[in-house]
Amino acid sequence: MIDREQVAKRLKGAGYKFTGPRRLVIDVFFRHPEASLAVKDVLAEVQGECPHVSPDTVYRTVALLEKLGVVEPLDFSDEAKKYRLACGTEHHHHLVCLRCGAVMPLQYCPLVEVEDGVEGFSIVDHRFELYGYCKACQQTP
Amino acid sequence: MIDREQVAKRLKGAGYKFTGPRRLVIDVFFRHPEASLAVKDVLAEVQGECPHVSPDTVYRTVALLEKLGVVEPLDFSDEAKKYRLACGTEHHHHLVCLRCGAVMPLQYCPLVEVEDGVEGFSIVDHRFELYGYCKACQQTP
DNA sequence: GATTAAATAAGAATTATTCCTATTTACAAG
DNA sequence: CTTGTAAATAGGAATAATTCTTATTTAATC
Repeated sequence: MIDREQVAKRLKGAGYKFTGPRRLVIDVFFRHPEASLAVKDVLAEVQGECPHVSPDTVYRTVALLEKLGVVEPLDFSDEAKKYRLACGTEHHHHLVCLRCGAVMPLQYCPLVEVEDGVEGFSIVDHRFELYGYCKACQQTP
Repeated sequence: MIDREQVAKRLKGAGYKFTGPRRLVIDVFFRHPEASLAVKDVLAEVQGECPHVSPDTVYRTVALLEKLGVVEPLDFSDEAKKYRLACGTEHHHHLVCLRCGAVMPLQYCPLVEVEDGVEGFSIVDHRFELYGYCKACQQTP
């Protein structure tokens, strides 16, 4: 798992400043390393500590962190886009717990199974996500 | 492919009225049988014919059609939820053309590949979508 | 044709996100 | 350390999609 020092380095390495508001946003993700967070949730938590941080700043910062690969987007069927700390650098997919919201990486990718089977269609991207209940949530009533 | 008569029957069969506004919404989907449409697009087209139809009605109608399985939701990474006419009754996934928006059914489902591999996690739902360029769009510059 | 519950129109309200502009700040160079 | 500079931010307004509220209308049934 990536740590906060690395995130600061990655920002600076790409020519971005390491500012106070950006640190606040990054801290929110580290405080919830398994959760999936909508930007508005991140905003609320940031403003809980620092009420004068503007929405615009938080939205731009999350977009920047996504571009840098620090957080990754998760797509739920009936909700807004959510993010979590990036799991790692290799290609992977996710298991999402419908009860507690925990997100776990899944190394398997089904792309190899279809690459040859979709005649005439050239694949450039794909999505694969599994939803269900994690071990802990299955055991607690 | 489902036809309009069947949709009317399915509505009535489930105890819903077949009203004018609902017919307008259904017609939009039949007019674009391969397209993926955001609700706001459906709204715009409906209001093009009948300006006094309220947004609320269109949103509720699309939600109803989804519940009845007449349309199915498609999830694009960075856009709002979109819908298209349901492809059929059997379980399937989709190929989505990033240029023209055409959506084609894909019969393969990767679920069998992972069912046994995710220890402790009980899967109840999943998503699999492929994005790329359809034959026609590859050939036209 | 009359009855009734369901559906709708109209427009306001809500909420997430983006835009605008003056001000502030991180960082680097002297 | 001080200063210069572009980048980043705050604050608040604007936008746009979606939902809510309530009085009115309508499809289906009797």
